[in-house]
Amino acid sequence: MSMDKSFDAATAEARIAAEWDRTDAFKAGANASRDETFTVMIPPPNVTGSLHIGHALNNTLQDILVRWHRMRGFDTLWQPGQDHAGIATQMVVERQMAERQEPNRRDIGRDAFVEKIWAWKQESGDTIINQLKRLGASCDWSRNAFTMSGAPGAPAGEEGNFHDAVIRVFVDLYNKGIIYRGKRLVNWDPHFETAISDLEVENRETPGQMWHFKYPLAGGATYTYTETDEDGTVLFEEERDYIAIATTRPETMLGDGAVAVHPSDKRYAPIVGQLCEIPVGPKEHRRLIPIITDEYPDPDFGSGAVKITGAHDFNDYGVAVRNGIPLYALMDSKGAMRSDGQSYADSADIASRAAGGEDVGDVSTVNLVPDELRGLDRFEARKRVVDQITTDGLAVMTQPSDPRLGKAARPPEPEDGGEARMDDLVPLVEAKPIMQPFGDRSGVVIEPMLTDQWFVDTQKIVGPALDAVRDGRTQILPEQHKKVYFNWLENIEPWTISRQLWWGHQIPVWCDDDGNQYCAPTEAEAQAQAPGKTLTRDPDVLDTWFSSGLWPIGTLGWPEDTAELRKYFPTSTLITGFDIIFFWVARMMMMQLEVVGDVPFRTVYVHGLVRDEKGAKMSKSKGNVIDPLTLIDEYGADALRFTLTSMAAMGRDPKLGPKHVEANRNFVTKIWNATRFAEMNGARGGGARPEPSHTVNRWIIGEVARIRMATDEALDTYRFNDAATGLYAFVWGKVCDWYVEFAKPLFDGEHANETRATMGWVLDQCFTLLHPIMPFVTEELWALTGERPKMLVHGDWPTYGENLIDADADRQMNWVIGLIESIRSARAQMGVPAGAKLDLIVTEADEAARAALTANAPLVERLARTNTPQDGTAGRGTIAVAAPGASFALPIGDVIDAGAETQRLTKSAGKTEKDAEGLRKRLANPKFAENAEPEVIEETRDKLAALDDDLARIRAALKQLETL
RNA sequence: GGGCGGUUAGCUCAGCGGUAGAGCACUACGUUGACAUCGUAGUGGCCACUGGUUCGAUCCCAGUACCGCCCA
Repeated sequence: MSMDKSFDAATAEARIAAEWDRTDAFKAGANASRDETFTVMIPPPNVTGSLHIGHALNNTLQDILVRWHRMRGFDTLWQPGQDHAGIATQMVVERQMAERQEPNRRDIGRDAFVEKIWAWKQESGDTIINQLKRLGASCDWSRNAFTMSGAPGAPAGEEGNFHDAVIRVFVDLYNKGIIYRGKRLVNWDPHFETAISDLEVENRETPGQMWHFKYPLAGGATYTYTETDEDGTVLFEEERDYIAIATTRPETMLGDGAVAVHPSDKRYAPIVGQLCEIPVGPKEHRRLIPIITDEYPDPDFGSGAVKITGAHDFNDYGVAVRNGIPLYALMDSKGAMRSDGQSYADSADIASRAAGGEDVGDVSTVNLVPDELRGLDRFEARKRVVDQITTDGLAVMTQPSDPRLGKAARPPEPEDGGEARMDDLVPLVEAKPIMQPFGDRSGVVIEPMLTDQWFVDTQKIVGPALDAVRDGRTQILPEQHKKVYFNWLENIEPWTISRQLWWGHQIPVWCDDDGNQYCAPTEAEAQAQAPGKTLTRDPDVLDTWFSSGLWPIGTLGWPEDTAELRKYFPTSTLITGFDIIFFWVARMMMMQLEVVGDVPFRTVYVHGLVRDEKGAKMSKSKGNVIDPLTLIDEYGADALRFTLTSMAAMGRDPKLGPKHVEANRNFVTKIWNATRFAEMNGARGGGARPEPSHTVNRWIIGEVARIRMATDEALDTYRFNDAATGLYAFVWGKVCDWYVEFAKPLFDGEHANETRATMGWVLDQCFTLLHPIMPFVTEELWALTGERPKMLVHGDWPTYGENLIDADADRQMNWVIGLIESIRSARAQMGVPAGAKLDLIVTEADEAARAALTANAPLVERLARTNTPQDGTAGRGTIAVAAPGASFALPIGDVIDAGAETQRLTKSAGKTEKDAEGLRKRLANPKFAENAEPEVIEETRDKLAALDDDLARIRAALKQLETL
């Protein structure tokens, strides 16, 4: 049988994947030969998702651990599944409906819309699953889970009980008082018209503007505004009838409830407690608000005075709550200025009474948006407000050349007289970068909004999650991420879990007409709590992360007491990216500990973020996204997997370019061809480990043992890159570069049979050890090279070790390799034609050297291109080569350039001498002898002796050269 | 502002107490029983800077500079 010249990944991968599937190779417990379990929960990708490079890394690492354990006989489960991704999925389906010009979701109603989403899921929801299969992910696909399975309206095939788990936990936490409903300021997405959690907000710096406005003091009052330096020296002083405010959001001025200054700020001390006027709105109803003190304002920022709009800013909200300032809502769910509620006149009246200290109660119907602004978009309202204030002359003015104005600022033109006059002043609108919150899904500016939402009181359940990591019940790797975890959990905020969406687990709470809440798993049970009352269910759904927070137990069948739950929980290792430590890992810790009282996983391994070659984050807008499927098409899944693995150094972000993948595709080709060579020489796999007599064969078996130990050690400690690079160096650098070359002459002699057996066995070991990282090509080679009782996916992972290392063989082969390298180097440097065969004269050799040479002469002859070694002396026209315990001379003909040889040897001597000198100095230092470990001293002495020996040989050769 | 990283060959990265490694790129040679998706031999590094600990520091500690990321 003859093999193709290279591995055809495209056709083989599909065939092999189908075979794994057909034989149920990935089923939970497949190939188990011991009791220990190994469980991995996949971080569920969004049902709308498609495979990106981050998934490729994440799932490759999981697959490596899973395949490794499965081959070692653990009872292994890799649990796959998907997340229902509330906003994302609703968005996809709504967009599709719009494209098809179908009625929108409000037209068709909630039930019909949810039905449509299910239909979409049935049709398109398994995209990423199929892509993961192409990567080679060995999940138990028969168990594929979904965070919405079993929800009302779920079609056939979706009848899992994840929904039961979610509802059960909600009811339980509600009854314990951990879940509550409340009016609070939340992040509101005006595009999707829903609350989102703070983690779903992306704060980005964007070019912005900061306006400076004057809030006139009530009744025309004035004060002396004084700025002083640290010593109290007056720098600036003027009479003012206003207080200056800086804001990036002028439209929210309409809802101001106060102006705040820092208690230590002397500039404004004279007017604290007075009222000032909001410089916008109908003149006949200008509102007055109090000037208060609070720790929040930063005296060094802007004017030091801050307007307080409690219903539209998180910081202001805090100030307002502390100081009893009313929270006036200005916008509707779409981010437009409100047009509901009371008239402006009535509203302004109520607000004025509140400013005067009167308790006005609930202000939710108070609408302080003037008539002409009602219904306008918030950004349009901003323009109008700015125009109005500027027209009224209440903007702070400045010179046109003021650098704070940014690029637009121009110095006065020469024709204007070179000097700005008072009437040339322009409004002070600072051009500056500001941090703005954007919805991570919608991309629109998030609006803080005062709404009724459901919250998890995370303070109440965070303790055990902190303890579990502190006492090591769950280990987080690399360690630095522990700090991130602690930092977040120690400062945890209530978690907003309600979403104003239709796709998701609807909140199991019903209200009667009086507003009493009834929480129960079903409507019937709620009704039983409220006999005779008419109940209405809360329309909101739960945050998707609330359900994915139950992933470990939910996928195993909880709340039922299933066999899987008992066997596979707590899970072994979670592999995930640092970007979801908060979203997911911390919440799973809290929820599992609260619900079932145990940690969800023993170890969390956090990998980096795959970046492009230059280290930049991949993003669509930058156009530097690398599609893993394209790489798989071009180079094969194994090459991609191997590349990602070799770059997965703990705590570092892999930087990936196609060049790297190409290099590892070449590695696939390399091992393919080494196998092809073995095949051509009748070296087949499938046999027992041979016990050969030849040094070469004994040596390579020892090297196999070393790499097996190193690979296990690396995987045990999650050093994936060490496992990959170690195997690469072994397979390419030891097996292909040396062992295969050594074997060539052996195939002609008395050791041919044992060499065939050894080579077959060595390659089997390579396939086995590489299989977790490169499953496809190894499975293919496994099938091609022997009669196998099982596929390699169920192959037995080896356990041999030190006992296979033959120290003598090791020493001899290292000596031979060194000699060959020295000869090759000398030849190349002296310009000997590569094809020329030289005589090899042994001028000196001790016993060990002679033994090594005698046993391996054919190898040296072949690889160094020499004739059989002969004893003799170095004559004219030879180059000298030194090896430990031996000296050689190679005649290269009459044309030898003595000068060149002298130069070569002198250079070599110089380098050796320099190295030796360093070691000698170290050994001569009495403190070294006193303090260094004995082994280190011994090692240093040996090294020095070897160098001195080399040096002596090189010098002897130089001397010889002179005398000739 | 708070926290966490990084700075090693031209490029991308390993190493992390005994004077440096890989892949890619580059130079020269080469179709020698599998592999040109290859082989052989080379070139290339004051391991950011300044102090300290140590017999010994790229590695540990402190500070400086620059570059990232996360959270306000």
